[in-house]
Amino acid sequence: MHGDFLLGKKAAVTGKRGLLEDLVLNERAQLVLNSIIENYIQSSEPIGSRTLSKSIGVTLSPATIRNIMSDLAELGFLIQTHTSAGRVPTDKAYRFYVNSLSTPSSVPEQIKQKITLVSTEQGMQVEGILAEAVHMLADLTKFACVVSTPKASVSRLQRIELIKISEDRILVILVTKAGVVRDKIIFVKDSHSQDFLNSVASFLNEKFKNHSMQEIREKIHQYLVDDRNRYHDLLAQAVRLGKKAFELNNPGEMLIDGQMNLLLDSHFHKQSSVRSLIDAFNQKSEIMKILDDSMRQKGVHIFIGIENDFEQLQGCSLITTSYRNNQNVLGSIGVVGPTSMDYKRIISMVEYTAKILSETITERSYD
Amino acid sequence: MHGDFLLGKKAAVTGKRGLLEDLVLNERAQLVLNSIIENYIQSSEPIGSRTLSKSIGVTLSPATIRNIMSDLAELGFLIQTHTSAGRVPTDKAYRFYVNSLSTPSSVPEQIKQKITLVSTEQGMQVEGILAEAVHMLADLTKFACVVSTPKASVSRLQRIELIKISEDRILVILVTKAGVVRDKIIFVKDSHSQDFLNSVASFLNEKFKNHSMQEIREKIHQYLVDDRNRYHDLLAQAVRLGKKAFELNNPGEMLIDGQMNLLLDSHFHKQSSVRSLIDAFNQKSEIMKILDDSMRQKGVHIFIGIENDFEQLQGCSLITTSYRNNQNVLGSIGVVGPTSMDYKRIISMVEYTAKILSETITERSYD
DNA sequence: ATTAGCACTACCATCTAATGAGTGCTAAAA
DNA sequence: TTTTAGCACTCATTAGATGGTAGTGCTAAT
Repeated sequence: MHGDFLLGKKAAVTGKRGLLEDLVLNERAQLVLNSIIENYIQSSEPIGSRTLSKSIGVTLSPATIRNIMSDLAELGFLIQTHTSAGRVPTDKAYRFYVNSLSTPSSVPEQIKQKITLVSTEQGMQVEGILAEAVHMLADLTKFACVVSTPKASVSRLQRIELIKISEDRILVILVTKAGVVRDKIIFVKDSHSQDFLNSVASFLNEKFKNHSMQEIREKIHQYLVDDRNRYHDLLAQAVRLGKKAFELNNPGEMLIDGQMNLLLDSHFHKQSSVRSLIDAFNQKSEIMKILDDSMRQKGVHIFIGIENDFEQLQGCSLITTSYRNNQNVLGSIGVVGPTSMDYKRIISMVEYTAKILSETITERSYD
Repeated sequence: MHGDFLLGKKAAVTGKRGLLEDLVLNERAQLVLNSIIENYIQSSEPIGSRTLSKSIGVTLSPATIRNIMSDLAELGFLIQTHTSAGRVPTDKAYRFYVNSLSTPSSVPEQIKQKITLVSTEQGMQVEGILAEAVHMLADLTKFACVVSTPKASVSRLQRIELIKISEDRILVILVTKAGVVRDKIIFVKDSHSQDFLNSVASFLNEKFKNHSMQEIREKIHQYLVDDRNRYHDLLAQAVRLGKKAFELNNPGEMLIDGQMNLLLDSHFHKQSSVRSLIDAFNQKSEIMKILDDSMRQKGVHIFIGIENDFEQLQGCSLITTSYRNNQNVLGSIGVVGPTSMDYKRIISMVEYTAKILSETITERSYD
């Protein structure tokens, strides 16, 4: 095979071809590939050998470059939109490119100054801070951005309040250590006085403060399976109410901003049907899944085109990372853009925004 | 002037031409105009005399219709995009058309079944219900939809809670009768014990329950200007905290859904720059103003193109109406679409959705 | 191993001509 | 007087045709 010449020693020796991680291109091939990618990211026009020969640092004739490009194409890094067009990087190429980005480029001071959250001054809650962060990121990157709100289940209880609304309805307010306030109405069969609810609340507070919602739910379950007759009436009632109160199946919200940016983006308009993207955003759940996954592991996560499990997202790339407070990872924030996005720039922005967001939320947290 | 022939008796006699409300077209002219409008709403293609001659009920030759169209154009109801193109209704024409819609067409049973809010079953709060309503409306109309959240100032206090977060921060939770829960952090100089905060809260609850936020603010102001020395320490503190707590300048949020629908809409893509629309949505404040205004008066409000004060909205039409609970008008819900929207259909949908929304929220309210 | 040269390909912008839907005007018909 | 038929005209849209351009692959020379 022709392309074999491009393989660097490591690959040539071990013969581990095909496994992208282990694939090593020789220096010049890599230079050409990176050059094509960076050019394409800039112009979003197919890159030809002539153009490249000029813009590239080293002096290489178009013909030489053509040979290299031909081989790169054979290896699946480049494709042509039509016979006599320049070449365009494939998802595989972007993956290679991204993997080769060693030093995460730092955010320019100028941009850094723009990445600040003012909501904190206004006594806003976590939800508001997230909204501001995602808005800012969308504004900066000119792509669509998403952020997942803190999961109730992992965060720890700061306080619970029970407020009587009517004979059969109680308003439950949960405040978590992360500073999230959640509320929900629960229905009860027997009417309770507000005083009674107050004692129940203070019982629950005393018992469960600083425990995670998950733990609390388990403990309550324990109480219930244990012989319930052992508890006197108030306790039994409290546990029963608590069960309902903590059932708060906070579905895990997601905030989206800047969807419109995608529609205006030139890279995008050319290729994939924007239609499917819109569906993806409306469906939320799939994007949520990705954000959730990205909470589990540290660092920046990059999903390029075809790498996305979710079909409608296979025309674009996602860059996500998690944000946290002192104690816990709370959620993820990310950017959705064309596969031909400026990865360096966007990665650093996502990273930096998440950092600022984490700091802001930590300040807010009730620890 | 040629067009005079079209004027009906009323206008001819009173001579009140130009005032749109008083302008009456003769029967045939009106038929033609309505026909053009309805055709255009369907096809979003300029309508020619020949086409119309076929589609219209009455037998009128293209030539006759041409004459009528020519006069309607002279009166400002129609314009041509270019010399040899068919005619397109102006904003003035839509206004005339909308005004002539006497019986609000009822929503088809089939659609009615789709307009239901399920969020109520999940113990969701007002915010969630609104989000669902606006999402549903956007889905149904295929346009962008907006809804304003209840203003804190008009709604009445159900309960206030003060929760100590740290030495200098207190979490304030306000529950209004309408079922809205708002929270905010306030900063204090001196540390207070939670017990103390509890007494303050119960004082405030006792004193101000069922009063509107506006009233409460005024009363607190009164307390403060009255010689404060007359109050013992707890009271003074309570009032001072209360002042901060009720300062909650709930900016009046607005939820948007279905912006993307506009970009996909064929009517839209042709004409105005979508760009300005996006700006309009990002700026929120102007649309908020319109929604606020529409709360003040009953019924459905229709703003057609140029009638909008806000320039960036002059390429489209807004249809809004208010929603309420038992006691108060709470906010507005509306649709933003092209001026060539199907007014009959959309109006009825907005109306019906608002009705369902009002019913749902009334159920939820704490009265 | 690299490069120059050449034939070839396909897109793209421009031009032309033909088509067709539409108008306005005028004169005839109702 | 109102309506209609007929005709000349306008202009957008479409289909071909054309030259230019940016690109390729291949081969032979360096």
